[in-house]
Amino acid sequence: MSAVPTAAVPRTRERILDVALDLFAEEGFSGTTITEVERRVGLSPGSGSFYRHFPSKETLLTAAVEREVERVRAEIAALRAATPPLLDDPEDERIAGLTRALGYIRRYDRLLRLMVTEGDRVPELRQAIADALRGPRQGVDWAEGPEVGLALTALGGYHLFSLMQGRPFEDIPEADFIAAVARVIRP
Amino acid sequence: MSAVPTAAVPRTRERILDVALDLFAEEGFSGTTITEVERRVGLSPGSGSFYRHFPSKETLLTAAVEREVERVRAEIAALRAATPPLLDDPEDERIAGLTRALGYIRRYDRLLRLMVTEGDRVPELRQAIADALRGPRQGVDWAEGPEVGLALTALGGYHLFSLMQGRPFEDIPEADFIAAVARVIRP
DNA sequence: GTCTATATTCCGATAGAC
DNA sequence: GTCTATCGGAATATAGAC
Repeated sequence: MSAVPTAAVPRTRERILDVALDLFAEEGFSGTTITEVERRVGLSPGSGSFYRHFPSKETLLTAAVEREVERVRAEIAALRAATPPLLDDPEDERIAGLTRALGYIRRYDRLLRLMVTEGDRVPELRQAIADALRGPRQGVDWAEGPEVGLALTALGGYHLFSLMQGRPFEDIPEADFIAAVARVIRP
Repeated sequence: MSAVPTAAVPRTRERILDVALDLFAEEGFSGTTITEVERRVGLSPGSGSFYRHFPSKETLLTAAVEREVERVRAEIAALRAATPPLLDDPEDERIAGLTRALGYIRRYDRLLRLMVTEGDRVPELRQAIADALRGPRQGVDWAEGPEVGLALTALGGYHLFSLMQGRPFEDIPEADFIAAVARVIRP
C-alpha cells in the first residue's frame, strides 16, 4: 500500500460530478454542455480536459446519478437513525413525521427532476432511481392502508406543484399544508 | 371577403404546432431540433422551410404553449358544462368528481412537463400556464377548507410519480387510489 | 492532468430559385 | 410555400505538447 495522499482539495472528478448533477437537473441533458461543466469546475472552457476524467457525456450522466442516488440513500438512512423520540401527542407526532418526509422529498429534488426529463431516454436510470426511492423504506404497503400512500402523494404533489410555479402551491405555507394533511389523514 | 377555402388538409402551421408541443414536452427545448420538426411535419429535413411559418425556435415554443393553454381551457370548460347530474350517493359523487379531476390533470400533462423543464428559463411561460390552471376553477380556496387542495395535490402526486416511474404509482390502480382519496378526504 | 489546437458533426437561420 | 444550398456558430470529442 502507498501512503494515503488524502487530497485536501476536492478531486477534479468529484467536482465534475457536483456541477454536472446541478446542470443536468436544471438544464436537462441536451441543455448541458461539456464546455459549461469545464468552466464551472475551473478547467479551460472548450478544452477537452473533461475527457481525461470521463469517456463521454452519457457516462457523466450515469455516474452523476449513481453517486447522487447513493448519497441520498445514505443521508436519509442517517437521518432516520437519528430520528428524535416519539412525541406525546399523536397529532404532533404525525406532523413531525410529515415534516421529515417532505424534507426527504426535497432532498430527492434533483433526481426527481431528472426522472421527469430523462426518464424516457434512459430507462435504466429511471429504474435505478425508482429502486432507490423504494429502498430506504419498507415500501408504501398500500395493502395495509392508504394513509402512507396518500400522505406521500399529497406531499409530493405539493412539492412538485410548488416547483412548477416557482412558489409555494397556492401560496399555502408548508406548516399549514402539513397540518392539514395530519388532520385529514389518520391511521 | 374572399370565399372560404377551408383547407381539408390541416395547415402546415398548425401541424408544426402539433408536433412541436409533443417534441418540446418529450425532449425539452434544447433537445428539440427544427430539423426533426420539419421531418415530422413532412417538410424537407434540414431545409429552413420551417422559417416560412415562424421567425425562430423560441417563438415556436411560445406559440405552441399559448395554443395548448387555450385548447385545454376550452376543452375542460366544455367538459364541465357537460358534467353529468349529481349522483345520489355522496361518496359516489366524490369519486366521480375525483375521476374527472384526474382526467383534467392528465390533459394538462404536456404543459406540466414544460413547466418543470422550461419554467426557470421562461418565467413568462410559467406564469401564463399557472394563470390558465387557476382560471377555469374559482381557485383552490384553501381558506374555505383543505379538502380541495389536498385532493388536488394527492391526485397530482399520483399522476407525477406515475409519470416518473413509467407505471402507476406503486402499481396502485387508478380506481383504488381515487376510492381511497374519496374515503379519507370528506368535506 | 491541463493546456492549445483542431477535426467533425450538428444546429439555427438565411438566400434565392421555382 | 417548399425546395436546394449554404453561412456561422457551437458542441462533442481527439491529438499531442508540456
